[in-house]
Amino acid sequence: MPPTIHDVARLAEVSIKTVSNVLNDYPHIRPATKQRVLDAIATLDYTPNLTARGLRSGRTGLVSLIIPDLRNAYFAELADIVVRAAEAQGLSVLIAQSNGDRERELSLLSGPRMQMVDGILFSALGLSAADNDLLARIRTPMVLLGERILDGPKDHVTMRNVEGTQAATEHLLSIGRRRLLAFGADPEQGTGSARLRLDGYRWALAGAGIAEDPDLVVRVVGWYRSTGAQSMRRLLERGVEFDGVVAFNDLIALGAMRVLQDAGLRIPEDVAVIGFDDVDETRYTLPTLSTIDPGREEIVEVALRWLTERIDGSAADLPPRDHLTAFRVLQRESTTPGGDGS
Amino acid sequence: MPPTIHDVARLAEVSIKTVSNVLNDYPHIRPATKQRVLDAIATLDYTPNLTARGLRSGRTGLVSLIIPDLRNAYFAELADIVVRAAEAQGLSVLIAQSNGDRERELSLLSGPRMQMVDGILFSALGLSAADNDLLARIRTPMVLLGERILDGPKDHVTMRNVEGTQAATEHLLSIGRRRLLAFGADPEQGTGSARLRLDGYRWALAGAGIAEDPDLVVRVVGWYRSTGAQSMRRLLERGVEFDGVVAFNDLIALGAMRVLQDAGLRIPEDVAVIGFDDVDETRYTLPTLSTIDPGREEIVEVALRWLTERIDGSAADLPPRDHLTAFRVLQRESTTPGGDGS
DNA sequence: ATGAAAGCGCTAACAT
DNA sequence: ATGTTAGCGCTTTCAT
Repeated sequence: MPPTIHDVARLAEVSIKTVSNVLNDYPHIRPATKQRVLDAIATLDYTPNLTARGLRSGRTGLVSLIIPDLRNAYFAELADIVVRAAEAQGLSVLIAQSNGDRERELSLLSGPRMQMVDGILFSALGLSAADNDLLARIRTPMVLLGERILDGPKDHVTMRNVEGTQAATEHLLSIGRRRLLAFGADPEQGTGSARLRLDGYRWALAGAGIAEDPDLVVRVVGWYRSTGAQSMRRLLERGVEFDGVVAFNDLIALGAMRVLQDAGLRIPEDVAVIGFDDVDETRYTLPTLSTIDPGREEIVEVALRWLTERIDGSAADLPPRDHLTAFRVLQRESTTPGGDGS
Repeated sequence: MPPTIHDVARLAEVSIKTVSNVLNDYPHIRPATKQRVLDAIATLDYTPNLTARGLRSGRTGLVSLIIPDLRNAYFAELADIVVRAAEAQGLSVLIAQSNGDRERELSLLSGPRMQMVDGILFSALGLSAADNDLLARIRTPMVLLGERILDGPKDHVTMRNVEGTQAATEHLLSIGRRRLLAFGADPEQGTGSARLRLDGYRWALAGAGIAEDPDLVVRVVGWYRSTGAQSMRRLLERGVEFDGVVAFNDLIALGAMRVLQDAGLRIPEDVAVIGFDDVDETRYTLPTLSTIDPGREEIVEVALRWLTERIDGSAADLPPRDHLTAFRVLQRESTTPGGDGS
């Protein structure tokens, strides 16, 4: 049995209240008393029982991060940042994976575990705006990430999908490409990143006075390396001509690049490629991948700040807030014709 | 305020004991009573308070996974598997990042948060066998992962580093390569994966009757894509000749491949490359990377099983156990001369 | 088969 | 400046 506050109190010859005061550094304690308590804590190797503290105070110091899955580098890197930022505030992060499945998201949100955390960072993929009532009913403070749910009943932080993709498209236009693939579109999707990024692509084309060619709007089901490769393979078989790829995320860009190169096409000479996300590995592929840095650090910083504000009540009666992070176009080799060694 | 067990009891007109019995499906309850309780739970939308349950029962249903960081795909994929496997058992996973820093590992292990979890999966990187006493003193059930600590005071699960690297090396020898880089060595390291994998490399050479050339043992500090690229760049500048690379993990293999290709060397024609870890992306690089599948699923399966055995006491008086998983050599394009389209 | 009551370790009124 | 005490929501003897 680990020592409790009572053991410390007995050894230091004070009441448990005093020990508790020392623990929560309550200001008015006589230095000598404090020292005695500290000594007792040290000799007993006492550690406060966070479960008990949580029960009593209603705060566990736990935050839940719900994401589709960690195999996706985007979410792994997001989780990395969340864990770091949370730890800096003395919070620990519980990670739950939804696989993007609506049922699973629902059961996670309503499960007993959510009662145990002070707040939730929820990157929805299965739920949609249709589930807003349900979300509104959840008492645990929550901040939404991503674009599945835009005008939900909770604070929301995400990246500038439209403007980012628009800038990516404009970047390809600026280096003289004209037949640009919207790679990763999902025409059926009325919302979500696929929709928004397609909008950005269209805005850019419209701005340049280029008519949209439906052949160039390419569907990719599930944004993985494998599906990107698959869609690109099919596209090449169909013989569609293009000189630039606006990929809606880095993974499908990478999968597509692989297939393009296999087919003997040079990047960027024959086809320029730009991705979205600025996943770590885009700096080391051959060629390195131009991409959009969506401002992940900023997403986490704002989301966590807002979450703690909701937890401590300092933002209690504010209506749901919305934040879009700043993005940057990162030009790398995949869109730099005549570049160095590639 | 969420409803408590008392609210349920009142509504169902039973005592809290009965509600508790239903919750923990205690067998001897009259069906009618049980139904009334279930109805009350449903109408109140009651969810048990896990913190209270944890305080009372001494079990929180939480498991902590301590890893260096999630940016490393190996650990992200490991975490993914751990989260899945834990959820299947009703456990939730708390993720803590150590950055491989000894001090940080120590403070995590001795911090109050560890009091809150039922068990710890600890992938040590900073601690070493010298810290065994310290580890022995930790009461929370724990399973060690990885090879920093081999004969520690806790159950230990890891991959066959030596045999795996030996097999990787033999694979390169089998396709006729003779001047093989031990890429990722750290001669100063007396233990850890770098050491073990170097041993495997040596065994294979010895088995083939090839003398070791010190020039071919290449140090890589920190196993990241960037450091792999860096080390390879320096090596090429020095003009060392080689026709095969036994990379001690996939990331440095990928970084090195990039540099090799930049330098105009063909893979595998000029240089064959094999990695270690079977990280997801090795299937989509150009060329695809041959590697060693270390049996991650098995690592997690055994580690979690042993951990729960320690938690529930069913392995209470067993001495520390050890498990090495089965590995597989995955031959892909980077070691397949005259292969298909690359 | 169900109820009464103690208590897990802690915080926070309320006292002094 | 420090002590006393109630009680957070639950599980668990011990009764009945």
